[in-house]
Amino acid sequence: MPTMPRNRQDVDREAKVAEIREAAVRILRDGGHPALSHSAVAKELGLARTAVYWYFPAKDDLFVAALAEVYAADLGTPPAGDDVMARLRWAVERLTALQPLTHALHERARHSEAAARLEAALQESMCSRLRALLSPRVPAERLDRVTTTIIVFVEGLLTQPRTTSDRLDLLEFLVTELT
Amino acid sequence: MPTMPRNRQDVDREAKVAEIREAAVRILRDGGHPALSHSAVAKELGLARTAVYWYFPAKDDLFVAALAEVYAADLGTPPAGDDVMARLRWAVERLTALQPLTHALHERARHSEAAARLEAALQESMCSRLRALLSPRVPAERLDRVTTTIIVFVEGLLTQPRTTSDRLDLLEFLVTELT
DNA sequence: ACCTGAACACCGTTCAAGT
DNA sequence: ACCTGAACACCGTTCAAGT
Repeated sequence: MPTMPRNRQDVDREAKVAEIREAAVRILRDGGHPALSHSAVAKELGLARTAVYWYFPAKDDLFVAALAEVYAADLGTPPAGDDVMARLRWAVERLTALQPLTHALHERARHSEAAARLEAALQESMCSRLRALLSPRVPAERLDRVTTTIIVFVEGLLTQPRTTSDRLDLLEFLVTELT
Repeated sequence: MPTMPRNRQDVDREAKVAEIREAAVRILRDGGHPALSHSAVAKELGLARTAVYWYFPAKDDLFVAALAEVYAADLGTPPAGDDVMARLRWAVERLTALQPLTHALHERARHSEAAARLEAALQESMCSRLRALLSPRVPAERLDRVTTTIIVFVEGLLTQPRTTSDRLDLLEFLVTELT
């Protein structure tokens, strides 16, 4: 959770950071990781190319901050209910749209600590949600492995050039086999 | 299969192409996709930065040609025998080492026809090999889905930051469940 | 503390000019 | 046909200088 701003200066800075982050989000949603640059953000905000470095000292910082926003917006509120397949369908659909960005995150995680942290957080969040959903349906001693297997499978599904219905068929097959 | 060179000129050109490709392979193995550039190759061969464009008119062409070589060398000759888990272990091990490159290929496949073709060829080759290996062990009406499920799962395994033994445990669990 | 503009060493690509 | 060198519009990053 973010620390409370102590004074007016912190408020101003937070506002500026947010403004830059939102611009980065727009660029990222539009043109993906290759389109994101300090220059592109600066252009959107009418700043000098190098001004953005004051708030985000490296491209990875910009990227991770923007992508965290995107994840929160697109994956933050899953639909209600405890229908496992419905929830998985929702997740696969959302993650498919975000796949190039998640892909870029994984690539950057090899070089950037911040990227590695965001990737781990996403992973952890998806795992714990799915585990909660599966726990009434899967015996306790199998729960961890079944959960991980499905998550890994979904990860694999996303990297593949398949139609959505193809993806969902395969996913249903796997879930049926495991539960 | 490559067409026969018709004359001395074609032979010379093929030799030069091969020389450039091998330099690209070295650079790729060493520093991955980010390190590969026409400039880097030219430097290795003592050419002008732009000379390489005569043979490989875009970075994607250079990348795909080099990566195809890498795949052929590293995945071309699987170990003999029909032990499914042994073969899967071998494949996972090899693919893990190549994962950043395969990753970059997938990224480029969105923009480059050549990259998309190489990605599809790799996929097809892995699928057909695994299907052949599984066919004596899996009923015919399940063979396609089981094969695809395992391939997709392996794909997912590779994108994850896991230890090799962790990967193999999960893979063994899945294979046992499905066969 | 925040922002600018110049600078550095790259990148991918194009092109006119040479042999 | 093959290669060079100049050029273009970028990139990420650093830094001295201003307010």
